[in-house]
Amino acid sequence: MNEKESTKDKIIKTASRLFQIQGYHATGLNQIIKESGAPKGSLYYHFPDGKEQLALESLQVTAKFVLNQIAEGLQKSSDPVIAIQSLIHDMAERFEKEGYEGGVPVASIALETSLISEPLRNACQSAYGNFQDAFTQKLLSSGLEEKRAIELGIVMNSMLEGAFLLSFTMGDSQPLRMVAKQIPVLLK
Amino acid sequence: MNEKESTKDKIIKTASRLFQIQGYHATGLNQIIKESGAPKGSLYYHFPDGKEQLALESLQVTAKFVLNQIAEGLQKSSDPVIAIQSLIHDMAERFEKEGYEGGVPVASIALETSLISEPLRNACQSAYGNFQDAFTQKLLSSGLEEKRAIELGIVMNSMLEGAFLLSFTMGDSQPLRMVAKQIPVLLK
DNA sequence: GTCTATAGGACGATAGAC
DNA sequence: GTCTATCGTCCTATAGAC
Repeated sequence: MNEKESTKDKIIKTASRLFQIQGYHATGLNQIIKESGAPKGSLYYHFPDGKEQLALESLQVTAKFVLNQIAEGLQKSSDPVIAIQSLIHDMAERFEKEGYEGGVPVASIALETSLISEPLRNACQSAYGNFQDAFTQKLLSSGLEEKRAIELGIVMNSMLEGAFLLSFTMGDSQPLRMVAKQIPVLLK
Repeated sequence: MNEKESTKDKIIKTASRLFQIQGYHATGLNQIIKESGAPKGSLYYHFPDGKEQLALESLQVTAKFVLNQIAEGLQKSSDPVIAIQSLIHDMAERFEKEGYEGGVPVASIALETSLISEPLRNACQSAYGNFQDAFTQKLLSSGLEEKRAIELGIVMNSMLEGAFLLSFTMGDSQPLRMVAKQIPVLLK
């Protein structure tokens, strides 16, 4: 049906990448326009509310991508310990390959915009809530009691985000690797 | 000896606070000058390398403060489980009281500057390394084997940072509380 | 050491022709 | 839908009087 959305999609794709790597304030609309090859006039046609709206839609695309990655990784084994470990190892591997090119999804936007934009804050909260739910669902399906599954979903999410942040900053996938190693202890 | 550093100290104190709450790019030198009450001319007198140098020294102050908080918290009990739990609970409590006013120490600067400034990246790495070491030392002193103490130091640091980031974004101290709750499982 | 004024550039956003 | 020109604002940084 919508085959002609390529311009808007191109802008969002470029914006998603730049926002994640550079952050919200360091990424200018001019840079997005330049790198996406789209005309500046069309930016405000597709995103009449400007930078905030563009960041919002870009963040939603990023969050959907990450959620999908988590969900797919968790499907690889019925055993939640193995599934979560393999998910984190996959991320560590991708980090080792891509280096800094992925930034830290959601976190960079969350820290910069949570206090200045309600729509963006809500989108970040929703993204993290979805990540957390994916872990909780996996734990529930393996027979864990509900209260404990929710608690551990929160903890898994915290560990993953923290390890990602530290791996990024230290330039070393060790935090991700070490966190993965503790999953059996935590879930046993 | 140095009783006349009050102007420079005032600038650093204000800058530390603003950088942590708003981030690097969203915080202007004009705002720092205005809120600190210091004259703009003196900013470039005390920090000839400009914003980067100011952010560097501010980050070091913040990192020292956080490290001190961690070290003090860990001293409260010889049992590392109790000590780490009480440390995280203290942070959760402070978060519940202060709300967003503390930002997420180090992380906000780390995400925004690690890719654009080597001195700032190094300072962030050093800060995280020190946090991690504090945990590792505590675990070593309680008789844990060295390799495992180092691994768990990395994991503790990741969990704490991740939980802090999530608590900040979600506006809820639950991630910190839940992470604290898992410490006995992880260290037993 | 302090203060003011200002340079010089980037930014987000808009207007209006096409 | 696209494109260009431009406005007003903010930024970092500097120059030079005091």
